[in-house]
Amino acid sequence: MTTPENQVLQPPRKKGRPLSFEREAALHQAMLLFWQHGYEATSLNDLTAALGVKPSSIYAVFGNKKRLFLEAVARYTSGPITAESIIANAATARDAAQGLLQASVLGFTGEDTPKGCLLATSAISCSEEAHDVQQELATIRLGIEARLQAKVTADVEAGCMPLDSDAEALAGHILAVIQGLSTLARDGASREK
Amino acid sequence: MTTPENQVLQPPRKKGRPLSFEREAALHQAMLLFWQHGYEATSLNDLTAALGVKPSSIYAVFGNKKRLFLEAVARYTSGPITAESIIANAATARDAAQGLLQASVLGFTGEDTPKGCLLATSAISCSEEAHDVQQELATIRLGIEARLQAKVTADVEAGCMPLDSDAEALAGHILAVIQGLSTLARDGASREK
DNA sequence: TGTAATTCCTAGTGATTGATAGGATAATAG
DNA sequence: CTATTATCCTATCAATCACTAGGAATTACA
Repeated sequence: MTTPENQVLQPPRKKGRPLSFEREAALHQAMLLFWQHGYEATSLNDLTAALGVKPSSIYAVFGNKKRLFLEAVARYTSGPITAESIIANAATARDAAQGLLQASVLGFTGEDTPKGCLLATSAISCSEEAHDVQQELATIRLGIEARLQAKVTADVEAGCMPLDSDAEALAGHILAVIQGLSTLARDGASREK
Repeated sequence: MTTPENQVLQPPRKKGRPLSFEREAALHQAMLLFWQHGYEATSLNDLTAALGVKPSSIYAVFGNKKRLFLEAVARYTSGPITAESIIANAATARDAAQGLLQASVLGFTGEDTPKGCLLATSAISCSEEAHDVQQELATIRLGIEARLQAKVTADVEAGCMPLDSDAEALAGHILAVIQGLSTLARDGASREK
């Protein structure tokens, strides 16, 4: 370490030219773009136009397009209410499922945000080079499904649900419905259901 | 009309050089490609390689990529068993819904065909130039939904279902589940549900 | 003021996209 | 056989893709 030891930790002033844009605000804009158009359909040109940031700066700050997208996904899945918190705070598996569905409907049909689900929107387009991106998205989905599945089995053991409940099938069904809700929202469905 | 009138209608022999490939077979291969990778992710290069047909011939026979895709969709939706036939032949709306779901599961997890649904796979990727393609796919989905919805209302009027059934919500729910099943199948789910 | 560090902007990289131009090839018609 | 018609192949088009090189601009430290 050649840097001086007694350094202020709060604002770690750097030496060179300062960033001309707010990283968080730019990331938020990028998330909205990916949310609306999906991963592959969002070009660097779209990003530079919407963020007001030239390509070279994007690469200096976020690495490349894939990393920017994954950061946007992380921002998307880590809001005030997450799938994990809904499942964790629900009294029963039934409440968890209902909460997930309700939160999905609200999130997919918001007025100030794009329709549908960022994960679902980007999950499908399937060129070979984006295969690893899809696998990361699938991992997120399967993680939520596993959490819900665990909740169901816990309820069954506690006697709150019929013994013959198929936890795997139930959790899969809920996730399938959520996935479908995203497409319906993008088709223009309102908050009817 | 300058052509002679007494012409054989079965093999309408044309004058110039004959087609070097079977149009139907090529269309089938194209459908499989679109089914697997989606509309935008399937490039002309992929098509020429899989079909064994040079680009110029594709354009001469099918017009352009969009028209080829729409023809593939038409082939996909007009098989021996269609959504319309399932709904039409079902005794009740419940049977129709169950039939649709069962046919979807079978169709999405076939061994000899790509996983998931061609319509669902190509429905999401959202670049601006493919917007009209998506709208055509949405129209197909909404058509199936309307047909199922009509079946439900007919059943309600016939007294086969509770009077307070919300036909719109029910039909939408079934379509949402089908849409979600496609994603699950692509994630690798088996025929469990 | 001078130097090092960091970011910004301009311009451009090679690769791939969907789509085409023009001549060679192959069939029928007369 | 010649003329006509239609398809085939080669080579290529302009546009767009994600990405980057090189120098100017702006800051902190000496």
